[in-house]
Amino acid sequence: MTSPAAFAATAALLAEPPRAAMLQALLSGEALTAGELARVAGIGAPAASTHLARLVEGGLVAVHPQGRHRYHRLASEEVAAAIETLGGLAAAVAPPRRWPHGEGFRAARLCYDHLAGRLGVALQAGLTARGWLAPAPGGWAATAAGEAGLAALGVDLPAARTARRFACDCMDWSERRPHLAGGLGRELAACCLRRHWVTRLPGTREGDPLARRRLGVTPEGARRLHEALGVAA
Amino acid sequence: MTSPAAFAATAALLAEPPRAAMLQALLSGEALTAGELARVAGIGAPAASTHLARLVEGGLVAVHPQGRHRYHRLASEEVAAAIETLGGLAAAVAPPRRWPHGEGFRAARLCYDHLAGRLGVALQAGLTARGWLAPAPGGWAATAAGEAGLAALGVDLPAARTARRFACDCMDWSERRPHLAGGLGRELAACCLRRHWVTRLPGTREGDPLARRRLGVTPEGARRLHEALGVAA
DNA sequence: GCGGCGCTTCGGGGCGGGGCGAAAGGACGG
DNA sequence: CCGTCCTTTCGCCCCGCCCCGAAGCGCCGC
Repeated sequence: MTSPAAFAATAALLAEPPRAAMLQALLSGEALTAGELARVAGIGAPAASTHLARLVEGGLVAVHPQGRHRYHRLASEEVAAAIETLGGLAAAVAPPRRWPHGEGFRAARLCYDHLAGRLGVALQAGLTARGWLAPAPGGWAATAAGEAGLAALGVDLPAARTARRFACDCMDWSERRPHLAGGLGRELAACCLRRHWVTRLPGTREGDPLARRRLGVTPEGARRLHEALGVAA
Repeated sequence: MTSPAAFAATAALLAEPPRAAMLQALLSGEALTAGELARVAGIGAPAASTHLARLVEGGLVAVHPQGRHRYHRLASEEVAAAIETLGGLAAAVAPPRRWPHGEGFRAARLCYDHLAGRLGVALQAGLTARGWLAPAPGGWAATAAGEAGLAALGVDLPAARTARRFACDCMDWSERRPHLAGGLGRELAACCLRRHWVTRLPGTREGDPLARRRLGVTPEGARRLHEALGVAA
């Protein structure tokens, strides 16, 4: 926790509709250009540039220049967790008539770079129930059985270890239970996408910053995840 | 998750230093009067009144008039969770030189109405490791062993059941692991305070909104919690 | 019932910040 | 090497809101 001034400064970065729209769009884990984010936010390019500069300055967004494009990503999973939690609070305070994109948004979605929704919570529960993860300072460590099992699934464990945190919890606002984040969360999601166990669902509207996050579980994925981790459909 | 406009409106309520100071003070779980909150925020009574009206209007704070005083509390544990998470992000983005109030703040503190810090995380881990809690939709349920064990500790289970959620996780930003919230979290904290297993530590400065949240574990408390739940000192 | 206290409402000043249009960097492609 | 495209910087206007001082309202205690 920090001083009220630092707290308020960080909150202020989230407190403008255009910035909120940009951050919600970046919660899909994709790296988007300034122009795409301007369209998502519904503002002109100059205003978007100013907002993005502020988000980068504040440490919420990282930028990767590539040619004449500048790709923007969320700076860390802490940022994603804060956006998710605050989104849950906003939904509790001012409930939308229907969940955006229907029930699917709660079933399976991306939270920055890892899996969330009922799928993400079930994965986390399955991993711990099978004894593949053990509590460790600052998060979770993989047991011997976990290393073997995850490798058999096709998860890139060396890549997962390169992350700042190997595995930690991230609160799922729709399920109110933790799901798995950290390097292992990222590689697990990458593995599921690579093997087409889960797929990105097409966005409905261009202007909707949440559209890019929806996921669907394929029949193959449902079967494999049930076999390996007891994840129910 | 909600529209960017609703998200930003909620974030804006947190985005002013006076309101942030008030909310951080209310995170102690105490109900404070408008005048006390004005002093905490370092502003005059008129400005404080305006801010509080806005927080109440936004659903973040609840007010209980009593005579000529108006006591304010956080409206729900969702609000507390969002403030905690956002505080963790602010700390990650702009790290304070030292943790406020030293190491004690991470060891044990109140998060609205339940226990947080290493103590809170250890309690949650102990409860699940002993099989006293089982996953349930929207949080946790108590097993038969859990009901017996908690009652033996002196936890008021009927009171815990009156809450909207019996037991659910709340992310601990300093430990990056979940601790127990919901009605059971509240009654567990109340039990520990009532039996003097943990005590409120005196605040250092009047103006510091975080001072009221620090807790200390008594020798008696350390012994009982270690016996019952394996909580290490 | 009357003064005192806590809190809120009202009016006015000031500042920060968002938005756009126009113009200026860079980078790619022909 | 020059047009085109993406992005940023600059200048300007304006809206919103934060703050304080003064005044109004309600509750308590004498």
